[in-house]
Amino acid sequence: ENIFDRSRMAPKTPIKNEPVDLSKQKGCTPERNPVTPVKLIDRPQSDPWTPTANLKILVSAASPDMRDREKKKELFRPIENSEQSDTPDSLQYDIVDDSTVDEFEKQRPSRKQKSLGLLCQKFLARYPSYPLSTEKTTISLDEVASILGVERRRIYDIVNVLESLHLVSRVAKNQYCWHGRHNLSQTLKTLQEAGELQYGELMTFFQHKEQDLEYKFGERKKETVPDTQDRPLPDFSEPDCTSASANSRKDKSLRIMSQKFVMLFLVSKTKIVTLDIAAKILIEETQDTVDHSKFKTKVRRLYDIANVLTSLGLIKKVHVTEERGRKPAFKWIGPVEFPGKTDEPRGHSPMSDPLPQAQRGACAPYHTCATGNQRFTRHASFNGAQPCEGTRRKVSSEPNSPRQERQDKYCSKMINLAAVCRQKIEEDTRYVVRNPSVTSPLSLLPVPGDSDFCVNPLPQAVFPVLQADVPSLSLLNGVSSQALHPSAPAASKTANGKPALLPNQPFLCFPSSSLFMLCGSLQENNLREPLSTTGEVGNRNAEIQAAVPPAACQKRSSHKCTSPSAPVDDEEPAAKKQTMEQRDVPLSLVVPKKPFESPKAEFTPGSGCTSAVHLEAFHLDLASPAAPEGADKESTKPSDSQEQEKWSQNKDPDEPSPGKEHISTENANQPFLPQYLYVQPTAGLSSFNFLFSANQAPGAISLAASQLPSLSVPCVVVPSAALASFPVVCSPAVTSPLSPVPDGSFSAAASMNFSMSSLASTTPVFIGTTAVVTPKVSPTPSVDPQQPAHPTLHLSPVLARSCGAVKLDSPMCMGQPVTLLKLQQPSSTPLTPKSIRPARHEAFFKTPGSLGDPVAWKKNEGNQTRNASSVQRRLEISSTSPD
DNA sequence: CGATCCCGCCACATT
DNA sequence: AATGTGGCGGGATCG
Repeated sequence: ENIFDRSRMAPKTPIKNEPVDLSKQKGCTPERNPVTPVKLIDRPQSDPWTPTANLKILVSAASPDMRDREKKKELFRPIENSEQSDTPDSLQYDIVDDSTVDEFEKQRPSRKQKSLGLLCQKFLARYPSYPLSTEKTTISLDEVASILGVERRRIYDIVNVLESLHLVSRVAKNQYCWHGRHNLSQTLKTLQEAGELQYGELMTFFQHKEQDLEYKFGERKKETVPDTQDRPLPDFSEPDCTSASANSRKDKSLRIMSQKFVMLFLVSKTKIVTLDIAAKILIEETQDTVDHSKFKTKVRRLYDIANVLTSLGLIKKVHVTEERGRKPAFKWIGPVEFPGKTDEPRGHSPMSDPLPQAQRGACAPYHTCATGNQRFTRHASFNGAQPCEGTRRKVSSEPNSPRQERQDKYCSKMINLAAVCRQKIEEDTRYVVRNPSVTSPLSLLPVPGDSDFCVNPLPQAVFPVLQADVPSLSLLNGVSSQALHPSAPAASKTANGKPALLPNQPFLCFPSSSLFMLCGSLQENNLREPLSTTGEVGNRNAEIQAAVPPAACQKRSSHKCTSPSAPVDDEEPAAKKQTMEQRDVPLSLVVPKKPFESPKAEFTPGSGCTSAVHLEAFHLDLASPAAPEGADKESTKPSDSQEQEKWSQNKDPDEPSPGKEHISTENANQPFLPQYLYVQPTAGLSSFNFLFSANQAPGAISLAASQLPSLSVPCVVVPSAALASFPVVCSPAVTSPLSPVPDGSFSAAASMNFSMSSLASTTPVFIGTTAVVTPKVSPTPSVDPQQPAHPTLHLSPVLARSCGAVKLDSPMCMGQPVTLLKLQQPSSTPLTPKSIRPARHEAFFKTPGSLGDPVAWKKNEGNQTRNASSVQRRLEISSTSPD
C-alpha cells in the first residue's frame, strides 16, 4: 500500500523514493523493487530539492538527497558498515536477486545498528559535551539527519529528549542550539525538585513505607499513598507561549515524558524505575483502565527516551525481579547529587547571561528557582510571547482554545493518574509491598472513590525549591496514617465505623505557585471559581477543576447525594498573563474514584454528604526558615507542628469569621471530619500545602472535633512555596445536592478552618466549604464566554480580608477579590473526563464568593467522552499585560 | 514468545 | 499549500 500511495502522493514520497534510486545507483543493485525506474525519473524532477537539500549536500558531500532515507541508508551504511565492519550480513538476500552483489548494500545493518541509541551516540559525538560558552553551536536537523543517514524523524526523537534536558534548545525551524551538558546538573536538579513535588512524596512514602511508616502508623499503607499528580514540569516548558502556541501538539509528550521519566529516577530512592511503572504513571488515559494499547504505546515511547538517556550515560538497562517476575527497568547512573547551585554559582558557565531571548528556552532551566519560574518558550524565535500570545489570544477566547485543551489535558492526566494510582494501588495491595526497593517506587496514588478531581492550575509554575523530605514525609505519613487508619474514626461518622473513605484518598498536588481552583463536581456541585490574581504573580489563571467525588457518597447510594451532578467546569482565570504565563503546568490532580468499599455509610446519600462540611485547615510548618517571606503572619505560624485553624464561616460571606486560628497542633487526634485540610508545609518541605478534603461529612459538622482521621478524603497537596504569593482558595463544596441548605445557608453549615501559614506561603488559602451548592447551573455549554459564568466572583470579603489578614503578599488576594476574573465559559462541549464517573461526592474548593452564588456554578455536562475537552472554563483576567 | 523498537504514516502546527 | 513536527502503532527483530 505504501508504495502505492507513494506513487500517488507524490511530493513527499517521491523524495524518498529517489533516494532509493540513488542508492541503487550507487552501486548496489537495487534492493528490491522494481520501483526504481520511476523513481529515477522522479529524481530529476525533484531536483530542486529543498533548499535544505543543498545545504545538506554541501554538508555531506555525499548525497544530494538528504532526507531520503534510503539513499542515506545506502550511503551511510556503507560507512557504518565499514566502520563496524561487520555485518555479515548477508542475510537479506532476499531480494537481491540477482546479483551478487552485494550484500553489502543490502545487508541490513541489522536493527541494532540502526538503533536510536546508537544514532544518538553518533549524534552526541558530533558535539562537545561542554562547549565553550561563547560559541553556540547550531544544529540543523536536516543536516544532521543526512549526515547520520537517517530520517529526520529519528532526529526529532533524539532532539526532543535532549531538549527536555536542555542539552539543546530549539531556536528556529529546523534549528537547534547545542548547549551541551553544562547545565545538565542544574536541569536535573530542577527536575528533581519538581519530581519531588510531584512524585517525591509518594516515592518516599513508598519507599519508606515499610520502614518508617509502619512503625509510625501501623502497617499497611499501601494504599494510602498519596499521589501526586503530575504536574507539569515546571521548568522548562514554557508556559507562556504555551498557552498559546506552545502547547502545541499534545504537549510534546515526548519532551514531557522524558522529563517525567527522569524525575522518577531522581526521586526514586533506588534509582531504578521499571518501565511498566513509569508507563503507568505517564499514561494519560483518562479512564481508569489504562488500556493496554495505550500502555503499550507509552512503553514504546519510553524505550525511545531510554535509548537516548542511555546514550547520554544517564541510565542503563537493568532488570528487576519482583515477585511477579522479571521486569525491564532502568537504573539511573547519572549524577545524583547536584550542587546546590542555584544558579549562578557554580560553575559552569552558565549559559551566561542571558540568553538571548531566543535561546531562552534553552537556558531556561537554569534560571530557575531564583527567578521563579520562567517559562521559556520554545519558539524563541518569536521573541517573546507576543507572537504567541497574540495569536493565542484570540484563540483563547474561543472555547476551544488551546488553552482549554491544555486544561483538558491536564484534567485528563490527572484523571489518568488517579486511575493509575488506583490501579496501582490495587495491585500493590495485592502484591504487597514487598519489594520495596524495586518496585514500587512510584506507585502512587490511591484513588479515591469515585470522585474525580480536577484541578486546573493556574499557570505558573514555579518550583519550589527546597525539598525537605523529611518533614514532608512525615507529613504524609501522618496524614496518611490517619487517613488510613482512622484510628479514631469515631470522629465522625463513620457509620460503619469505618471510615470508609479513608482508604483511598486522593491527594492532589498543586504546584505551588499557581492558584488553583478545585471544584468538585461530581454530583452536582461544582464549584468553580475563578480566581484571579492580579498580582503579578499570578497572573494567569489557572484553572483547575477538581471534582471530587465525595468519597463518601458512593456512587450508588448516593444517588441522592448528588444530584447528578454534572461535572464541573472549571474555569480558568486567566489572569493576565503577563510575562509569565506559563504555566503550563497543569496540574494534575488526582481523581479519586471510589474506594473500594466504600462505606457509604457516611454519607449517606442525601444529605449526608453534604451539607455539612467542615474544613479544617491544617497547617504544618516546618519551620523552615526558608519560608519566604513570610514573615509570619500573624498568628499562625506553625511551629513545626501542625496547626489547624478553623474557620468557620457563617453565612455571610461577608463577614466571615475571621477567625483563623485555631490551632491545634496535632490534629491528628481530633476527630472531626474535615472537609479539607490545608496543610502548610514548611518551607523545608517541599513546600507543599496540603489540603485534604474530606468531604463527606455528612452531616456532621462538627468542626472542631474532627480529627484527621477522618480525612479520608482526598487530599490536595499544594506546594506552597513557590507560590507563596498565590492565594489558594478552595471552596469545597460539598455539595450535596440535597443539601438542605441553600446557598446562603451553606455557610452555616460549613465551617472552615483556615489556616494560613505564615510561611512562605503567604498565600492565603481559603477554604470554603460549602455545604451545598447548587449544582446545577445551567449546564449549557454554550454560555457566552462573555458572560461570566459567575458573574461575580468576588471573593467574599471575608476572604479578602482574611487574606489581608494573613498576609497579603499575594497581590491577588489583595484587593481584588472581586472579580478579577472573568470566566469564560467555554463552550460547549467540552467534555470532561471527570464526569466520567460521577461521583457522588463532591468536594470542591470554591471561592467564597462563589459560594454565594450557586448559580454560578456550572456543571459540566458530562461528557464523558473524553477528557479532551475539559469543561473547564477559563477565567480571564481582565488585563493582560502582554508580557 | 515476550521484549525491543524501527519505520514511517499521517495529523497537526507552522510557514 | 507546503513543510515542519512529532504522535502513534504495526510489525519486524532481538534475545
